[in-house]
Amino acid sequence: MADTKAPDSTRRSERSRRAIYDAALSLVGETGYAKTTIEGIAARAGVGKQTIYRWWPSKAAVLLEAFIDLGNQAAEAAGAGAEGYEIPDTGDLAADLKLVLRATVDELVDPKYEAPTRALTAAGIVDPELCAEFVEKLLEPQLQLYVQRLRTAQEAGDVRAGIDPHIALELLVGPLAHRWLLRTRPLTHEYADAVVDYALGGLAPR
Amino acid sequence: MADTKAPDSTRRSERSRRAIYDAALSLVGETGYAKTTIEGIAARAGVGKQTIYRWWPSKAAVLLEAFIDLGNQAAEAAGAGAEGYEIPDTGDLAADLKLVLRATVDELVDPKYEAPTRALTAAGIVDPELCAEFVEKLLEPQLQLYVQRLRTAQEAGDVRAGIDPHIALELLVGPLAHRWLLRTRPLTHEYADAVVDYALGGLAPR
Amino acid sequence: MADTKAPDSTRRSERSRRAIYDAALSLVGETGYAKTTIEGIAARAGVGKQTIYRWWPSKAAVLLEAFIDLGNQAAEAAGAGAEGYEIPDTGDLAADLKLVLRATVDELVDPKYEAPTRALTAAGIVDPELCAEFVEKLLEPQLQLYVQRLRTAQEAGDVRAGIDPHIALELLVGPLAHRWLLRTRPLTHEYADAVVDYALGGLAPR
Amino acid sequence: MADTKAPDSTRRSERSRRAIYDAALSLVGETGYAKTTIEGIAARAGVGKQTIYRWWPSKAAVLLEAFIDLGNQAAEAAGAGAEGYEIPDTGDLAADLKLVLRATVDELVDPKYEAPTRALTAAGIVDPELCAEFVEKLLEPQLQLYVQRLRTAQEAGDVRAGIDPHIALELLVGPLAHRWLLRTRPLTHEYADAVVDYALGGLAPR
DNA sequence: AGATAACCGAGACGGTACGTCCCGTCTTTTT
DNA sequence: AAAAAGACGGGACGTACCGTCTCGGTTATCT
Repeated sequence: MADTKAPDSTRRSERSRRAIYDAALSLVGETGYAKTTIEGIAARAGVGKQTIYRWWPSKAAVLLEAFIDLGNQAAEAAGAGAEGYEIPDTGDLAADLKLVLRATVDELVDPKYEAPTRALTAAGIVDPELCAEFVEKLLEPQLQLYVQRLRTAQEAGDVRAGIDPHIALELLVGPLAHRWLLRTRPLTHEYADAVVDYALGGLAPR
Repeated sequence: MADTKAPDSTRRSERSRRAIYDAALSLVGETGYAKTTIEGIAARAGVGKQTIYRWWPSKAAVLLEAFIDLGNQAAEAAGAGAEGYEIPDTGDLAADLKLVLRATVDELVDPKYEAPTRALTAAGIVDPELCAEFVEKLLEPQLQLYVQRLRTAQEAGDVRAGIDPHIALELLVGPLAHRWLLRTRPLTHEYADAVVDYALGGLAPR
Repeated sequence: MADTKAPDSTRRSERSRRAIYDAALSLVGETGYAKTTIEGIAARAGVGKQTIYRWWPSKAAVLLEAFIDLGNQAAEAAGAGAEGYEIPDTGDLAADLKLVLRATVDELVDPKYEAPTRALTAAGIVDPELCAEFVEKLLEPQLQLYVQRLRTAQEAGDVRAGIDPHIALELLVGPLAHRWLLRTRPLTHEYADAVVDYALGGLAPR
Repeated sequence: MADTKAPDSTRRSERSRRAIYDAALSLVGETGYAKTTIEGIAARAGVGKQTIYRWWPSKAAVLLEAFIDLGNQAAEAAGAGAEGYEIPDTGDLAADLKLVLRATVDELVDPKYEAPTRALTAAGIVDPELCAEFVEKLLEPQLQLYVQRLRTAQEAGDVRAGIDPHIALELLVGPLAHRWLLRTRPLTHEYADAVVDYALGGLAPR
């Protein structure tokens, strides 16, 4: 009973939903987020505007769902269908982290993902509600993988016992995000490697 | 020769400029960046729309300048008028960094600065041109302070010789930015302290 | 064979029909014809939209039928149940006509009838098809009463032999309609009397 | 201080106004009043919607003004520039009135005028405010001509002294309007003649 | 001192998109 | 098979701003 009139989701048109996802993603890719309009999405999807307004509260919400859907599809295609995914554990923590961070760099730089990711992040920075959903649905699951790998590393003695994995992970991910978001310097594999080395080894001399 | 008609900046109305800064900042504070319009700024500032379009290319540019001006005013008021500012050097690197990062946390959490900073950051994430100006005018000068302090620390033997200060600084600033932007967890003094300790000492056991 | 799918009228829900009539009339009375929508009628009647579209071609048609029904109900209630109604014949033609025209004035001025009558008339002026039905079902029967009374008057020598009753009647009814529709001047009993006197006696001196 | 924001009419674009008149009239002629939309008028006139909403309160008001303008233009073109126009006075009242009523019939039947006139009349029937303007600007000036001619006739002894010209005129105009609006029977010159004869001579035998 | 620019306030203009309301059709479930 | 319910593609509504443009009215130099 949140809204005065909640639409009946059992009658929802799957066809339209998919068309809207596709239209939203392609338009953001082609013309950028700011120039993407709900009217434009509706037109390209061959859908009435109301069908969008009925199911989503904002342009950002549409894009977020479209993006989540994109991720799920990719996961289904790539993975063996298993939802879960893991950071590899070869015993060499530094190597494992570098592998993952390099992959993250690749994804952030991939033009297919860059525009919508930036758009969503920017929207989330300004809109706490959207941000919460973004973090919960997309970011947190990713970060949990780090938490698990770091815990394993603690048990193996590769990470100090007192370290809080949630903070540790931000030492790895934060710098990458910072560079990518603010474009201060180029985002490369070398940078990813350096971040891992610095974070594990510390800045102070031993 | 860039524009067909470059306005004569010597004739510019200082009065209007200030009024526009004030209007822009107060509107963003009250209603948020997205709902702030150029027409609204002009109306509140008691200024014709053209006066804004004559001197700024976009809403974001207005806000950026207004924000820079805000910073300058604060600096003039607080500082002894000296433009330059420095990270203290007590000899205790960790303590010095914690002091600065705690101050950063305070600023990011201060409601007076939060809304416009978020607005500008979000705009910059999506608009490379604006981002460049934002980084150059506001961010880079701040980051240079870290570079200098870290260089001093290297000379003093408190930081390993091979460390690149530009990467090192991101190990300190990146995590804070990450938390603040994405609101993953609370941004506190304790967190700032932990980041400094982890970054200096490293995650791996010694 | 008119429509591709003619609904089976024997199965029609009497309950719904009445509810639609009531809803239509009350909505037109409350908010005016233009702001009355089929969706609104359906909602107030507690009826599916399709139930209206199944049985009526347009909003105007619904209202026309509702109005006819209203008239029938009134007739049944007032009259002895006889559908037929007559202009009285006391032998004094002028008096008889004044009686009827005064009653017409009263009806046109009655707020209960005014709004829907205006709405229907306006719709008919612009839509010939609806107009034809309006005239056939509502107006013509009324006008026939004048034709009959005027014929009787001709036989009695109260109206010249050569006069066409259909034109004569318009000399009586036309002026009233003109005033009512265009609100040029107040519509009163005195006016009705004057119209009868002028029409019977002529404008020219004798 | 009727409206909160009255636009500055001295800055109004004459060009746009004319284009809107033309577009409105042509669209009503082509597709009918109901299917004519403000958006359509704006598009055909090459004008922003707001330019229409700024100066007119409704579609009907636009059309009314366009129609008045049309009349003025026709008057300027036909007449010697004199705004005033008169019912001829040949001494034969019946002949003079027949001439005018026949011309009225011709105009009402002319497809160029029929659609917009019907549309405006229908709108006025339902909207008292618009009706008042319609009557004041278009109808009343016409009716005044009858008043004047009838007064002259009274002085000449062709009309009884006690007759109220305002009612007399409705005996002439009302029947025509009734037939035209409700399409009860064909509207012809013969009908116009009959109305004049009946009205002047009266229905009762002499 | 008068001419002549330019900026300035104001806001009308041609547009685009907004978010809402209804249209008339279609589909699902219930009676 | 009709009816209640309501999602759907579509289209117009009336509003809010966009960025451009013209209009007097101040300034503020440059003859």
